[in-house]
Amino acid sequence: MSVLENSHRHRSVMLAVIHLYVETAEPVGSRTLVKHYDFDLSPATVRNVMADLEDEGYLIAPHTSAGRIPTGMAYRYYVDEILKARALQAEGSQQVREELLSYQGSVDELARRTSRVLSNLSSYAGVVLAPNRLHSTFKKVNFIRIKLGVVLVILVSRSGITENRLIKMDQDFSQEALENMSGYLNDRYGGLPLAQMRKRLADDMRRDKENYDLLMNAALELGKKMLDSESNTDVYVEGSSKILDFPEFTGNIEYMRQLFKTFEEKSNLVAILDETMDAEGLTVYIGSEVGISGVKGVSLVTSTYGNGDVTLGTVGIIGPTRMNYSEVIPLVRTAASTLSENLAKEGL
Amino acid sequence: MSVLENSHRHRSVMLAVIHLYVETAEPVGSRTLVKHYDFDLSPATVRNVMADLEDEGYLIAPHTSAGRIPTGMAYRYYVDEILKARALQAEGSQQVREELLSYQGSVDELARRTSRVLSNLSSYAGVVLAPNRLHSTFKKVNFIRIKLGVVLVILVSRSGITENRLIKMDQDFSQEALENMSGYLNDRYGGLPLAQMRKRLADDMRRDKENYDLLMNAALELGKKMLDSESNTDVYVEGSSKILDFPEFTGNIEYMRQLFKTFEEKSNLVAILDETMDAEGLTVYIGSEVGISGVKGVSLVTSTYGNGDVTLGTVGIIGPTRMNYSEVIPLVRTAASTLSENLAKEGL
DNA sequence: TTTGGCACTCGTTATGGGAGAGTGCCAGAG
DNA sequence: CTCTGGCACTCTCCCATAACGAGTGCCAAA
Repeated sequence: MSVLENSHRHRSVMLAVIHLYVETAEPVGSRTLVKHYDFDLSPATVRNVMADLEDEGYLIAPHTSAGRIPTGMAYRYYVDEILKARALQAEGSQQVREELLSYQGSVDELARRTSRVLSNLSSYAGVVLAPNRLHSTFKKVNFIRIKLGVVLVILVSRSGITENRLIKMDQDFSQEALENMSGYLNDRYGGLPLAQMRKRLADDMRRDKENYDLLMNAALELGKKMLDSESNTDVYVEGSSKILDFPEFTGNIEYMRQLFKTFEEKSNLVAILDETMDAEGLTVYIGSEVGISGVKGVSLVTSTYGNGDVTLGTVGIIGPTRMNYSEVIPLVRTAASTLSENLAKEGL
Repeated sequence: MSVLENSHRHRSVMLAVIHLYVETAEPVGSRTLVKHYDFDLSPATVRNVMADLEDEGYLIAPHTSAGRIPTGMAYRYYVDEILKARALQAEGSQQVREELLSYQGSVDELARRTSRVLSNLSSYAGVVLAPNRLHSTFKKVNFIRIKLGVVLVILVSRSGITENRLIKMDQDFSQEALENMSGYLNDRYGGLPLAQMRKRLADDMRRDKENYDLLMNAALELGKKMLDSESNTDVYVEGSSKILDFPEFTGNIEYMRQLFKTFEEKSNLVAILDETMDAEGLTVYIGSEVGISGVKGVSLVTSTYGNGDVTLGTVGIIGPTRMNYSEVIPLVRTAASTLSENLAKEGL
């Protein structure tokens, strides 16, 4: 059990260090601390307290004669406190709501916009994992013959999400035949969640293996191909260039490079955001807890959004470990709930 | 008229300086120059030559006792020479062809892929301005009723490019009515280039102003809305993080920031790429010729692609001014022609 | 238990030579 | 007239050294 449990003084000193360091990005010393916050204590006393905190692993001194900076442990404690309190309300929250509720349009544009709003209000990078289409409801499909053996598939979900793919077929079908096929699929599976549709479709194919009707068989085949396309989990990152503004990175080109590679590559990002999907609600990864190899010194605040029953995706903010959690957390929370609301309205 | 016209010696010294500087990114001195290239000249003579070149504005010395680096004028001369010669063939060209010809799929994915291939083979950033949809041929449109007063419009061109938009209408139409409307538009305008379709549509609306048929009027209205949507010129930038690898930027965080802001913002990028569309073929912007405010020290090599008659878009590479033009230029050229070829094959 | 004092540690900044690279110019050789 | 070797000069870069300042740890006194 840590000294923080018992000593109110230790606790408030540590919080003060965090505050100041978040503001200045520079190690804070005992003298500076008492100057900015009026503990009725002398620097010497504060020094002793800070030494205790260092012993327990909450603070660390870059070198003997510098001040101290918070460790991941300290941020973790701080964030957990915040989350317990739950009384946070950022000024930006109202803006988030307005921006996101007012928007009516395609889901991917909504995701991009959310990402941008989060970035602008936090001045960190905003990130959104778009709704997994497997949870959307199948409305209809259109097949359009492009040329010999190539069919354009347009998949429409109830909320107006669309997905287009060109699919090659061994056999060539006339546009008319294709329309029969799509009609068949629409009648048979309309209104089902895509995930369920996929399962049924597989069942039906097995059952009808030696089917009388060649055309319907092909329709099932085409439907399967359409649903088996790579899961298409899109990540939208906006405001990544804001990272360049933080002093902790200007000295560390290497960190910066790794970070930008990650933003560009996206597969790493998807991996970690997928992970957050399991933990419903708000998650905070601090420093090394963000498990992307090579990326250091950043934190990630995320929250899942969805329609109550299912988790559809994740919104979040990526910034330096020294980020303003008490502002960022409510922003992310508001974004997630507003997004859920907006999607619910659309009937997704 | 410059001294380069007359003196073969001046010319070859300058080219040598460019070569060496492109390799090393460090000012080139007279001694180093004779060591690497065997002119049968002493450093002293080379010094005189270099002094001449400096007088004429081709070289510049960062300070008295450093070597010299090429100016924009020098690169301009060099590039013009290359373009005149036309004998360039990069090793990467074959790879570009293979990568791009083998791909069959949606146009936006093709654009992204092209951008990535260019980036990987050049180790600079690749950029592609996707085909302007106004030049594609209208195949058909689908209207799908999403909810009260909201219609999903799916526009399909002959090559399988699709575009989706949610459009709000004052009036609510049944799915059946919408299908009539789309059938009407498909019959009437199918096979026209979008630009032409747009014009005709405007004409038809004027003529039929007080139309007998409410539904067809609404169809025209909807068609207009669909075509009037913002021109949707998409830019794909890949490999922007490679910029971080170049020494000339690591010292200049400010340049880097501006550059990344530009990559993120994209509107500036669209502006300059649009400009290149006017000049058919290959264009090279060197240093300050890239007219993006705040962005310095970079060059842009672009080429338009199209189907012979019309220019559809632009591909290019962005890198430091000190880029390897003799490799980059043929890469861009090959990418453009291969892209044209691929699109022609698709019948765009 | 708190506080003031003091010695000590270290990073940061200024100072001041070299060392090295490169230049410009001049006078002499070809 | 052109080229070249030589030489003085000018910078930047890189050390080492020293002074400074911020901050610490610890101790003894309040």
